Amino acid sequence: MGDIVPANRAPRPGGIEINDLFNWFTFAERDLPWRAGDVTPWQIVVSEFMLQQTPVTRVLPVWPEWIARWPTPSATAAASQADVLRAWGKLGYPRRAKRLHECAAVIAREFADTVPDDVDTLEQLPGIGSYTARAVACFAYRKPVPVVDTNVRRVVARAVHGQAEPGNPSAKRDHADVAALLPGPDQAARFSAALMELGAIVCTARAPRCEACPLQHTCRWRLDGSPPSTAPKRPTQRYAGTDRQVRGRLLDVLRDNPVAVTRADLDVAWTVDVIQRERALASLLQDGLVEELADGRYSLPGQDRNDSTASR
DNA sequence: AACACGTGGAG
DNA sequence: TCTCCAAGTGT
Repeated sequence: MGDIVPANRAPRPGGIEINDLFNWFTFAERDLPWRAGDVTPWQIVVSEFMLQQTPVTRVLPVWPEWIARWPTPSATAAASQADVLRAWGKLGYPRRAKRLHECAAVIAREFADTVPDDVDTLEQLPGIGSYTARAVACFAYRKPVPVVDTNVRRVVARAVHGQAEPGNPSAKRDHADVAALLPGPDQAARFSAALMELGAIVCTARAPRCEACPLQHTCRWRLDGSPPSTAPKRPTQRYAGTDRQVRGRLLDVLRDNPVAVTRADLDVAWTVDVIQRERALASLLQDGLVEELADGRYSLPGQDRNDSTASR
């Protein structure tokens, strides 16, 4: 309810005033579909998979269609890998789609189609790591656990520690940092959602909008004059020409073709470096994202095979 | 611990 | 154009 902090008390540097944060969140919160009241824990799991390393704007059009098509773990598990990979589309990191599919199968088979609610069990599931396990426990089941993603790490680094950027991820330290800030159990989920939201739309990595920040009067970094990062910037690897790009091109061909394709069809997708193309294809086969048929053609795993042979 | 793993929008 | 980076996970 009311602010219990005396009005004449000076703001405490390095603190996060929960009233300031909540007041801001009340009007600033984005109306994201996976935050609606009738969204199930599984559907929240799907959103978390899609949001791993992927901007909200790219997930926005995909999630609703996915949920409408496969609303439960068992429905998802019943789909073919090919259908799942196609529905994933260009979200990136297709291994996530495969793991989501596997995760659905485990939950359907071993957990009676019900998403587990505790962090330790969640972390054992395919594709669910430290962040996603806590996000699901918190946002789907309202468990008061620290939820630490890149946004939270950045907000804490600045507001609490006065650092422009978070240091290297350390699960132990990161969780302790946030656990120390967590309000009572009934407010923990809202607190984490607000902290993530703040990092996503105000306390951004590139150009933070400190004038619009509800924490500007207590943010230690801001109070210290927003000192630049002292961390040495490691050389960034270019994407163009990497195996990742080649894998993406090969998968593009397979996604776009409703029937299995020939080796020649794949070969034209990347001609600049044959060795690299071979390596990329081998890794896709290894990852189970591509399947080689008995006749030497290739397709997404589990794809319907009665195609070109039937037309002969 | 460091690195691989997609994609595309923003500045 | 080119760099940065977006709700991480697995090895």
